[in-house]
Amino acid sequence: MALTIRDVARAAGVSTATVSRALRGLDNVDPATRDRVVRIAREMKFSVSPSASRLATGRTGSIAIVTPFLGGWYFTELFAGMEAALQRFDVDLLLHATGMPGVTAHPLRAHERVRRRVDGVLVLGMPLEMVESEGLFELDVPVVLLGLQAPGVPSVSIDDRLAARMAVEHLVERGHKRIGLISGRPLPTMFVPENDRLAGYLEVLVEHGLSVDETLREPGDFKVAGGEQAMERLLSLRPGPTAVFAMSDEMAYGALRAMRRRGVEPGKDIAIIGFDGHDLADTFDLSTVRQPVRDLGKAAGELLMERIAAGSLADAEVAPILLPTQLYARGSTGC
Amino acid sequence: MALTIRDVARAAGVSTATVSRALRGLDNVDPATRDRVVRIAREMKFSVSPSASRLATGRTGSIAIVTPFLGGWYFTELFAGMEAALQRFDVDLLLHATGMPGVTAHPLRAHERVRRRVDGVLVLGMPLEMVESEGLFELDVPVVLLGLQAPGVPSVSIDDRLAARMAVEHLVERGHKRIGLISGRPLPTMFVPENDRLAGYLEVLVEHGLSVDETLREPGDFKVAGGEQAMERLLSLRPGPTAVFAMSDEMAYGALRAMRRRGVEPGKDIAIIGFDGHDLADTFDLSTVRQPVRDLGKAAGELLMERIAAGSLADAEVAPILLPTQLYARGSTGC
DNA sequence: CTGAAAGCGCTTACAG
DNA sequence: CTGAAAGCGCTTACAG
Repeated sequence: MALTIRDVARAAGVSTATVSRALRGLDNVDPATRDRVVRIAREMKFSVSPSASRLATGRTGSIAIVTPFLGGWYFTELFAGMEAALQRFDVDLLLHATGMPGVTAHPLRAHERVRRRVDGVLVLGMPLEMVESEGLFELDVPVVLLGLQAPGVPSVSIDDRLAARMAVEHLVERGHKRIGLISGRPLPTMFVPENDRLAGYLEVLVEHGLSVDETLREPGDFKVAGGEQAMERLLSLRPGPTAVFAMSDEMAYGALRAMRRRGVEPGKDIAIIGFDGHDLADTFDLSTVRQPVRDLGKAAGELLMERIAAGSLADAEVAPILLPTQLYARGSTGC
Repeated sequence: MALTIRDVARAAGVSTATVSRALRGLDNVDPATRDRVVRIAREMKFSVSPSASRLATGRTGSIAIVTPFLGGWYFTELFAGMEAALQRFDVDLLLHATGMPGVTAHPLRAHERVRRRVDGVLVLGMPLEMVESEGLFELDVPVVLLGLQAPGVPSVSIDDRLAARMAVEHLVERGHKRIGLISGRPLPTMFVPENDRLAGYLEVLVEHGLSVDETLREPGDFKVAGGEQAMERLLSLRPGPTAVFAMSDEMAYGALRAMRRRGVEPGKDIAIIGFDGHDLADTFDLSTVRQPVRDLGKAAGELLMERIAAGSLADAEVAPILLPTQLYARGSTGC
């Protein structure tokens, strides 16, 4: 049915070995021959069989993204960045959603799903325990962590502790002393970034001699509705917070809504700052700490391809890559 | 390095043919033999080489999603639905973003990228012209369209014309006579769904004897900021609209914001209805027409697998699959 | 610079 | 129910 390299070889009057070399642009081919073969192949609309070439070389030409959460703004941005990085490598990008342990886990472990199918794995937003339980380290291919660091594993992330500090320090500078927190899951959690953000929050409070009050911390599940409910609980406290740090912009949107409904004016009655640099933050005049999500994706994609190219060499030096975050002060903190 | 089927055959004292059959659960194997082979393979942690098996069978075990837009709520929902549908088929899911023609097109046509790598293609939100220019119909594999219909091509979508009618009829029922429109791109566009929604909008106006006023139509680029600007232009009209239909919820959020800033109360001074059934619509008390995006993804995934299984048979009957939409009346239209 | 030939690891008629 | 053997379509030492 489909043409093979033999058809091209016959048409060009050369061996299949020469066609193979010519088509891949290897340099041990006479330029004239190469050009002719390439031209003929194109005329015949020949294209190589990936399966055959993969079997012959032992490389899959694919990488996988493995992640518990598929959707949302964060994933989308990340993905766009990865696409940009991967474009020039001509690798297939496999997507595998694991689901959350205990919630909607995938029937197969990621290990089973990607084994022998990929040359490397990008692990997104997964706690280390999960990376292990999904068997990702048992794969004999490079793994790059995205969104958190772990000793000895290549990773691309932000410094969550530092980023949280930026947010809370901003609130302290605006004169606040009772600063509430809307987290994702209830703390502490298996997710490192959230714990790190909590650590940053606590550090700043302590450094400024502010009292640490556990009742001022509410989980919001990283959703708008969750943020709204969390803020409602905070608003009903006596005394309540005068400022709130939400661990995501989307939760902050919910919080803004809860405030408005109670007639509490953001940035005036109560200050609120989000986290992410989500598209709508500007629209809602929400202060936030921006993380360069797209760049994270790009850097992770590049790092993974680098590790794949390096093979088993250079396994020693794996300095984590940390990308900078940035404070955006807006109306919601009175700016 | 990695184990082959020969290793398993040797260990089990059978031929590679029997191992191959046993591992795939074919029925022409003695149950006792099968169980033993399977057990031994598991003990050895053997797993089949996809490349070899693909080369031998001629099937790739992969499908591609090809789409101009990667991100956002719509894509995410769709993807979740597709994952659900595809889970039981054990196919690899390749992602290919084409970029928009004339904006950020991909250097390679989708045709080049997925050729010989997939057994089928899911085309998401692409105008037919683009499907053609990307060479997707030249692929010798089944193609399923997601988000629009085309004669003779299997597809899964909503009835955009009808859905738009729901929105506009709701506004008419609430007594509105000057109804504005916030579209995505300037109309008419190469994107069928938008044109269909425009058609539905116009139909309702005409049926109710309302005047059709082109100045009441503004593009908003399917973004919050675009919706905001579009609404600002509409608000400065004299006489302006008393109600507005936005072709996406996200544009409607922007519109809400423009209204609030001008002191125009949604649902009271001016009614507004969105489109999508986005997560936040409820939070913002936005009326909308919900489309079942996740179900669209699921249905499309299933349809594609069905077409692949059918092979070149049954090419005749390709009834488009249409999923229902639903009106949600909320405060933004005075409900 | 080029080709003949072996090999990558499976699957599948075919024969028994 | 089982096996020997050919074949899937490439790539890659090896020899020249």
